[in-house]
Amino acid sequence: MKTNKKYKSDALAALHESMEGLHRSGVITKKTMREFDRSCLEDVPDLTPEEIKALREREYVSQPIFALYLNVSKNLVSDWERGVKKPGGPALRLLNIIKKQGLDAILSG
Amino acid sequence: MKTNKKYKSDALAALHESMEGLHRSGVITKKTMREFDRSCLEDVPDLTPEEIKALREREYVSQPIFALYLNVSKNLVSDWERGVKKPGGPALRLLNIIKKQGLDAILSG
DNA sequence: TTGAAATATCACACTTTGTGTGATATTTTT
DNA sequence: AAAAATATCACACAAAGTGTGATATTTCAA
Repeated sequence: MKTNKKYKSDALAALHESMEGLHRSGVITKKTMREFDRSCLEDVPDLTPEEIKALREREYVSQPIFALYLNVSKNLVSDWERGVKKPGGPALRLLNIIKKQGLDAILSG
Repeated sequence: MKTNKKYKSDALAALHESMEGLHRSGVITKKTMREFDRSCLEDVPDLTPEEIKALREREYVSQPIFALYLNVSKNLVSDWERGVKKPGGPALRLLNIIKKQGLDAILSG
């Protein structure tokens, strides 16, 4: 099913919103809220150069356009795909968002 | 209305998907696709230290948790909010996604 | 109210991501 | 065949981002 594919993340997003509501209503403590987030957000998996290139091609965009989405220079995308440089913290998070939710998740203009 | 608030970005996302479909069917050229993306993605607005802090507090999370979402160190978030350092390309993109779509847009575990 | 735990501010040395320019090669379009 | 878009490659450089560790402040539970 198509809906099942995104079920897990949708459920988590809904849960997080519920937690916020509970916290604002004073039903749960900040600490509980914190620990909930921590358990949800842990690891941001690394991506190999090949995976990055495959990800970009899956979305049918060129390196310059991919760079535009990520707000980095086009040369950096090239470097990632050839293994010359590795995406840092925020870039890795973006790439994983794209991997799981698609490029459209970034379309917010 | 609640739906109107997100209308613009939702419409863009839907449009982008349609464009992809049209391109795969050979109806439109790659060039048209490229120019479409370029026009959608242009500027990623800067955020002042105050805006970053306000954004984080709007989402009811601490600096360490916010850092977890962005996949950066907690000290860096502190530096951003005090104006000691400024978020770079990918981090800025993430912050703007959070600003427009909320922290949940990043929840993908 | 006392004390522990979570947060936030600050310093500092260090790494390397990310930028910018410019050149060349390859591919894609017209 | 020419033109335009892409992709690979080489540098020098700025500054983003890391990690440790210390201190102050706030928050919360006992």
